[in-house]
Amino acid sequence: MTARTSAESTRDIPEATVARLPVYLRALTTLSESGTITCSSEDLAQAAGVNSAKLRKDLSYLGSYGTRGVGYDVDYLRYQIAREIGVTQDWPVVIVGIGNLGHALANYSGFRSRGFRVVALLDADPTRHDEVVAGIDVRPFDDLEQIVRENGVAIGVIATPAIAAQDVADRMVACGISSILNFAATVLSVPAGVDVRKVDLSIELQILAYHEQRKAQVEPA
Amino acid sequence: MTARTSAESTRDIPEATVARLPVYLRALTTLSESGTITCSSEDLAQAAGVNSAKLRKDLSYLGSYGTRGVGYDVDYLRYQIAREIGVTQDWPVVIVGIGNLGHALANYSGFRSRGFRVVALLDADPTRHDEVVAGIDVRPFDDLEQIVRENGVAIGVIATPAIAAQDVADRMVACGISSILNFAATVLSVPAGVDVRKVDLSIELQILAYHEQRKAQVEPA
DNA sequence: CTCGTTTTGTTCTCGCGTTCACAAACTCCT
DNA sequence: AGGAGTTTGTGAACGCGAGAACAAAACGAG
Ligand SMILES: NC(=O)c1ccc[n+]([C@@H]2O[C@H](COP(=O)([O-])OP(=O)(O)OC[C@H]3O[C@@H](n4cnc5c(N)ncnc54)[C@H](O)[C@@H]3O)[C@@H](O)[C@H]2O)c1
Ligand SMILES: NC(=O)c1ccc[n+]([C@@H]2O[C@H](COP(=O)([O-])OP(=O)(O)OC[C@H]3O[C@@H](n4cnc5c(N)ncnc54)[C@H](O)[C@@H]3O)[C@@H](O)[C@H]2O)c1
Repeated sequence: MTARTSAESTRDIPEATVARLPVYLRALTTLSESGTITCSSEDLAQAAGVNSAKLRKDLSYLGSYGTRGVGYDVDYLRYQIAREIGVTQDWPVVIVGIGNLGHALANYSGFRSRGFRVVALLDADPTRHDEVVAGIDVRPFDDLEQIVRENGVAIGVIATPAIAAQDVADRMVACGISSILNFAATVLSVPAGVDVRKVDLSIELQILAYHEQRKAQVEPA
Repeated sequence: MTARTSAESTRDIPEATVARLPVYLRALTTLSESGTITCSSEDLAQAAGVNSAKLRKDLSYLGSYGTRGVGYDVDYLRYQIAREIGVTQDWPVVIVGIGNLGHALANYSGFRSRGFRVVALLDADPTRHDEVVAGIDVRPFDDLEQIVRENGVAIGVIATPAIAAQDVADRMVACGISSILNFAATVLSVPAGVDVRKVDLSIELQILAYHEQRKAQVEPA
């Protein structure tokens, strides 16, 4: 994808590791809340559901934050991972499409507690503009540019029907949004430099169905 | 061709390919609805957002369903992929935890159109048991076993708070459910033979934040 | 101070997934 | 029928990630 040609001091962390860091962060938060001061790689690996060798290797990309013979200081490591991911300050986020799913997302408390702040809810349907969801009032989609500008929004969430998703994405990119989380069941095309991640319930279920079908084929023999 | 010898009828498809088959299926459905009869691997790859070589290799694990010099018959290939995934018939599904997210999932029309049928909505909170969501009435969580038995349910969806998720998973497994889609932000531990997939909004956002942070570091130089 | 114990950080190897490149196979036109 | 053009299916090269294994480092006991 985006080739980072610059001879930068910033070490590049493997994508597979980046995807696991949030899991470690969550496990460390749970440990911290239960009063744990230090933990071994074995403990943390179990809490995160991964192999301990893999955990240590992942952490080694960040630096040497453990103590041999002792383990990791839970709060210290938690801060280091949060800093590496970039969630020590809140990221402003807009959600577009306040239907069934958009309502659930707006009401989701995990946003705020994990480094994100919903600054606006947008919908194209004028009949929704009266509504207030989770203390935030739903505004016209055309307010997007102004909101993005005023709040320095870099991350957008799309929860519209699939047919509208590409248009919404185009508008977001035009406003300067460079990271998109897409819940619509469609492939988005965006210019280089814009990251898109998708969440697709149907795909997950179909993967489960595939494996379920295989189990059923072998079992009754 | 590969005659289905009963001993080794099931070729094993790489996990990475399995994860992409639903994307191809969706792209083929879109093509079919737009009246397209045949398509090349290039066309389909573009619609699915992947490399055409990868697409052809993925399809080659299923068999030889294309015609050289011509391409693929859209409806024929669509049926073959659906059959391989196992979504030519509907899978019964139960959803546990009918809060914000559970409501959205119950109202999601993509379930039925993609090979799944919600047979029950379950919640532990008695005040929810009066409710009817998307034509299905919310029932007590303790009805789980009966519902699973009567409907032959193999797939369960967890949309409860994280603290309850492991208990719900244990109960599901005890009833005979062997595939779980987990929306709660926690690591589930299940016996071998049970598949778990997770959908975690916070993780996706944090991955975006990581890359966003890196962009911001390079840009202003 | 030295030795044994614990646990990290890293090296090495292996397997999987991605991509390239091309022969094989099919259609169409003359 | 034969040749030109098109597109599939796959062998081979390559790079990345997973996991095992171990040396290096810290700590405590005596
Ligand atoms: N509901 C779920 O559980 C679920 C699960 C997985 C995926 N999805 C996907 O998420 C998306 C939303 O699902 P939903 O159930 O909330 O649908 P919905 O129809 O309830 O809500 C869609 C909302 O988007 C708004 N909208 C339409 N076009 C718009 C535009 N151009 N700009 C701004 N807003 C616009 C509509 O006014 C509506 O409020 C769909 O693509 C769906 O496939 C939903
Ligand atoms: N809302 C979102 O957009 C969103 C996004 C990502 C993840 N999640 C996660 O999904 C889960 C549900 O989120 P929500 O916003 O719908 O929460 P919610 O509190 O609105 O709903 C949870 C429901 O689960 C029920 N419940 C609790 N314990 C139960 C048990 N033991 N058995 C059966 N039912 C039980 C509750 O009665 C409630 O109705 C949470 O774990 C949350 O972190 C939600």
